[in-house]
Amino acid sequence: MIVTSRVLVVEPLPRPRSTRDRPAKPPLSEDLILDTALRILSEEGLEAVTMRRLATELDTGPASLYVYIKGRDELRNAMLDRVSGMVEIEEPDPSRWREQVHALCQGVLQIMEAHPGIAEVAVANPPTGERTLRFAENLLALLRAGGVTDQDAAWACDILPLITTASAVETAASQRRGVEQKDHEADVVERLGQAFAALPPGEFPNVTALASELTSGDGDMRFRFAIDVFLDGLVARAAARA
Amino acid sequence: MIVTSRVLVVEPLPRPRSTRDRPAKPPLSEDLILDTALRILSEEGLEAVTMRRLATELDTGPASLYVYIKGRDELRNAMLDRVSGMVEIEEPDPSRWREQVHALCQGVLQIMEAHPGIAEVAVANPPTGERTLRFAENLLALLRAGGVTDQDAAWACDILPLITTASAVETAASQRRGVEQKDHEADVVERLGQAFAALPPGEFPNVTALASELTSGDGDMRFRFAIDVFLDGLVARAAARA
DNA sequence: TGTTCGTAACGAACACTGTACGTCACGAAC
DNA sequence: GTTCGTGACGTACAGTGTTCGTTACGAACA
Repeated sequence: MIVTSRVLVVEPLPRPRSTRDRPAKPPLSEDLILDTALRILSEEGLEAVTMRRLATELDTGPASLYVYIKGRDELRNAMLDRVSGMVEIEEPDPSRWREQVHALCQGVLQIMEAHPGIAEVAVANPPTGERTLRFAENLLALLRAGGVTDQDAAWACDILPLITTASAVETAASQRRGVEQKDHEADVVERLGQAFAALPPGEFPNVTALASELTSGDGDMRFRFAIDVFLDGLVARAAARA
Repeated sequence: MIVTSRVLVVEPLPRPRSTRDRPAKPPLSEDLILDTALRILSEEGLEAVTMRRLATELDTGPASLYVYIKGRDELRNAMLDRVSGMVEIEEPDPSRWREQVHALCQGVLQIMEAHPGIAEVAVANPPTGERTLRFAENLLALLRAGGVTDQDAAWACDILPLITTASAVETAASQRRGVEQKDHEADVVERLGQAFAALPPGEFPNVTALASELTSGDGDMRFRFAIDVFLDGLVARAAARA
């Protein structure tokens, strides 16, 4: 009796699972892989999206992924492409072009903040897929509607996403740091301002003088400022040319 | 005789190396570690700077590094601090303030391009060391000399480095990609322009129309453009306020 | 209907990574 | 002359991306 039970417990059953003992595991596919990768990304950040973790989540081994994905870098690029396809296009309305540019860029920013870590991928190798093209087309239409020079609009089409993704990286990093240290964001900013003000005024006259300005405003305000100043520059150049 | 020689050859001498058989290995120190780390960085990029590689280069084991450096992230931050300390400060001359801002930012860009990969560290966690403070002080002085509003100058002090480091990441990435594929840069741009022009004009009227503008100019021109437009925006806002 | 055959999936392994632990030897202080 | 603290180190652990050779399944063919 004892022996029997021991055998039953210790020795694994030869074929214990029929084809139905697990919930009808769906077959692998690039879409399925990307879906789960994006889920992990939005829940736990880019660092959590490893080949092994992804495989475990899909109830398989790492090697199986390489049938559909060339490697980690390609996976990340594919994830980025998916994410950047989520931004909503603005139907150009010349009277509102400025606000529309803001909305477009803020859309990108929000999507990237919802997928922490993906922005780093974007700055490292800016995507050149169809989605990105559609975004560029939209941005160009808005800028031209605002009277921006053709050459300026073309190059701005490069710089505005650059500012946006870089901002996304920073906010993502500060969020990540905010999770680590329990301190409230406001306290950190407060202390930073005091530290600026407490610097030797002889060596740092401007930093000490502008301590409060340097620490004022949250991420959204600063981002809006960045886009705003850039647009101001574009219209100023257009006006000067005319 | 034979036995003797065999013993001599096969058996390693008990203390074969006097203190002089290797070139007087200098003692470890944080400075020495950072120096060699920066050397590896500028020669082979950030990915090559691993704890083990660093230890090997210093003729020691990985564990020895942890006496002076808390970990990889702190190492990277320390490297970034060193690198960002290399930028030359501009003695403010109000009549040349604009060109000085350009020079300052381009200095950062060049330093980062000379240390491929360090820009990624900078965007992820913007440094807050004494060097950075000195840079901010310089930038603030120049902007205020240009008549920029205090609040605008303070926030611009955030955005201008952001644009700069993000640009550095992109150029570093394109350089890295340029090493991989033997193709000349011009050919790639050429093909990209043709691809833009060949898009369906119905869906992409602006991209097709501005195909040549979109692909014109090299990295330096585009970077200068970015800074220029931003400064234009700042002065326009200052003029509007007055 | 029975066999073959292509291929998706897999298990295991390789060459790495960053980091932690316990030990050893050397130099200074008592 | 002995002790003791500390920097350096060997080793090991857990985890990474990636590749190789092998299975097993399902469809196409005889």
